Amino acid sequence: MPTKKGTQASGTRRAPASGPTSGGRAANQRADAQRNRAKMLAATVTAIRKNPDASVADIAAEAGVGRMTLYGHFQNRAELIDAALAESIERGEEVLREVPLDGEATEAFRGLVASSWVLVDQSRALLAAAQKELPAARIREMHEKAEARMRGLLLRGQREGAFRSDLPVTWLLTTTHVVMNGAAEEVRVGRLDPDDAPWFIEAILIPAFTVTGETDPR
Amino acid sequence: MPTKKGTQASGTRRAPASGPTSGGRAANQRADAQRNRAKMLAATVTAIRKNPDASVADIAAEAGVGRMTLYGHFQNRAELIDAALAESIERGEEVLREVPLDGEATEAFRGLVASSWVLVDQSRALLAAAQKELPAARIREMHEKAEARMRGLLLRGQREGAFRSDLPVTWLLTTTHVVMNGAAEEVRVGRLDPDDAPWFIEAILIPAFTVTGETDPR
DNA sequence: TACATCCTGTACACCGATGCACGAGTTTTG
DNA sequence: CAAAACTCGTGCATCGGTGTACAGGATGTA
Repeated sequence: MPTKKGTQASGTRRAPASGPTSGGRAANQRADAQRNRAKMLAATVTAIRKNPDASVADIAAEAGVGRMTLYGHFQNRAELIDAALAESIERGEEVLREVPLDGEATEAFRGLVASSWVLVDQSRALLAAAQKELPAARIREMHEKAEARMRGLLLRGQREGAFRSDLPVTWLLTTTHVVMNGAAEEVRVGRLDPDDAPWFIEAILIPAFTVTGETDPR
Repeated sequence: MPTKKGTQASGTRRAPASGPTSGGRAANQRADAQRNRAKMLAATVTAIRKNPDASVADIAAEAGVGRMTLYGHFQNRAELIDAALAESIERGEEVLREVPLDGEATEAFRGLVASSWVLVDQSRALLAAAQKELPAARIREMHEKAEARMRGLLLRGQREGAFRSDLPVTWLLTTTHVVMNGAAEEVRVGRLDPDDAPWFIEAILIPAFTVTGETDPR
């Protein structure tokens, strides 16, 4: 007769973080379990950074943990990605929350971009992976807050005349995104120094968003 | 006794387009075979546009052709992608070649971007697929001409004072790329009208590349 | 017409990734 | 200390994609 049976069976459903969003913390969770969970989340980011389509095995290895241990915390690959991205974004929010948004719009924008770019650089690979694993809605949901903040700032800038109004905010927003991502990519391939990146980004965006002459309305 | 044997075996190495770049045209190639080859190449583009990681079976289906027929023309998935991308780029070159590059740099840039953007929009999905299937060197090789053209124009613009010189050409170049790609993506998700795209792109790039005041040299 | 060329499907071997089952060991926690 | 919680590995079933083998039917070309 086996000493214990189904330990894993019941344990598998550990981390009953019901909705994948926030954790409902399993009342009794051992300390090292939490550590491991954190390790895996971190490993997910770094592993995917190295290899955009890393397998679950790769990630587990990166975390220095057995593959099955990982499955003890997350039911499937998708749930793992989801959790990793959620945590990554949450961590980003903590930073972004501190950025002062009042005062001169251009200046605030500069600050927000500087802070955002680092975060983008860190988790853009993960984001890409998530896009082919999670429903688009879920991803948008997670970015909601960050996106709203940027959009709000852009909008205010337009109203105050700091930013041009002949283009929709949407376009300013995606432009900001793509330029930051482009910089991240350039850093990755070694064509750009990470420290210079924020400056390069501003050097493009500020002039682009700040009208001087009239811009040929077709 | 089989009537014919190894028909395919010898036929498999058909399309001996030695170097995958240009075709050395197998002396005797039946007309419908060429048509089919073209169909498959076209199907590769459209299939991958729909689903970034379409299988060989998917592509064959899209081309209205048996999977094995496809393997009769291309040994690997990689070779298929390579051929499709090469053809796509070659077709693009034919267009780009016609764009006048002399005269006012800003104006030439405007024209080049307008022509390029359409091409980017058409084959960016394929490009993405190629990036995880082909060696990076091969891809750069294929883009060589197009990239050189754009870089040359940018450089001339800088020398003539039309474009700002406080940023490396490299950065201007990647900025151009990412903004075009961003526009393509926006079109894809329906947030941007394809006809407006070129204008939106210029609206960002021209002011960004054309210095008016001094740009705070750090 | 006659033959080389091409298309077709089916069937199969192979590979890598996912996820489950089991049966231990090992560490925390009370 | 002892039970509960957790880790770990091996093995296995499954699935989807790739590429090969074979064998006959269809079609273009000379």
